[in-house]
Amino acid sequence: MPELPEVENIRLSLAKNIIGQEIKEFKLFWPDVFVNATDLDPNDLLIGKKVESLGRRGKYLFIHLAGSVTLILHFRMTGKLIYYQGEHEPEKHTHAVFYLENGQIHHSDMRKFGRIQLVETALLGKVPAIAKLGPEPFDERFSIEVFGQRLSGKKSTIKSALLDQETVAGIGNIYADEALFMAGIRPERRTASLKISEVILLYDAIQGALKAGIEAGGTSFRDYRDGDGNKGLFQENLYVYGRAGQNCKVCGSVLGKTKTAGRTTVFCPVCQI
DNA sequence: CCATCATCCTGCCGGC
DNA sequence: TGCCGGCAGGATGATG
Repeated sequence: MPELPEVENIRLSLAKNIIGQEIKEFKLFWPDVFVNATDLDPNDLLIGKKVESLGRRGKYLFIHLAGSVTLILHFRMTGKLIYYQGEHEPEKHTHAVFYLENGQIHHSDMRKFGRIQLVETALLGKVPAIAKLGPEPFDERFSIEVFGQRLSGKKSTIKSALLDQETVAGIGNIYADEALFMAGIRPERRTASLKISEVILLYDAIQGALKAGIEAGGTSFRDYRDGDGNKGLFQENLYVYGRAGQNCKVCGSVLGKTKTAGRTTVFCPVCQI
């Protein structure tokens, strides 16, 4: 499921192929995927527009078009956005295709949870889901102090706090479990119970896990592909996610599994306190 | 404020 | 072999 590292890899892999190209045609195969806030025909706003740049905020991908219009994409679980040089036939779960000068961008999503939205670029920050997002994990303004401040007063479990996009943007179930393992903290711990030393460990673990994920090309546990259709490699480096019942890579203990914050959660009963 | 649950959706897997 | 129930989960909104 695309979390920050995966969306960042989609952004980077697409950018090198589509920036500067003009949208010639747009086809929608499953209309529900498109959330049109303006009530205008997407075609009127997309055709003839050039791709200017690609951005990202948390797990949201932005495709900025000339003419001050931006496409917002969220991939949820199984969403994909792949660029094909030249022609490419739509596949079973292809919901939208952007036809460019030299190729096509195919949006597909087996589970149909992902959405595409079109907004005026100037209003991007006003979109509720975007406006609510917490700081970017690698923004210099996201300091250890800021992190501690955002955690303070929370009565939820620390896993729930990490999954909450208002705490920090971009963490999902995979990187939440990985960061908590790296920090040696049990997912079901109450946020308020964390010592300052643990908050610092967790801060470093969040950045460490996300950075490692980005550099490995993301986690292709099952469905994830980047904008070139390639898999990532981080699934080979996971400490806990998807490894319940297997041995901890650090201490050899059998990894435990719980349901925390409504999500499957894997942890090491020895390494995490 | 927080937790839990239903909703959306389809492929996969284990059990029988 | 084939059917079926359960599971996977990000964001949102309802409910307790």
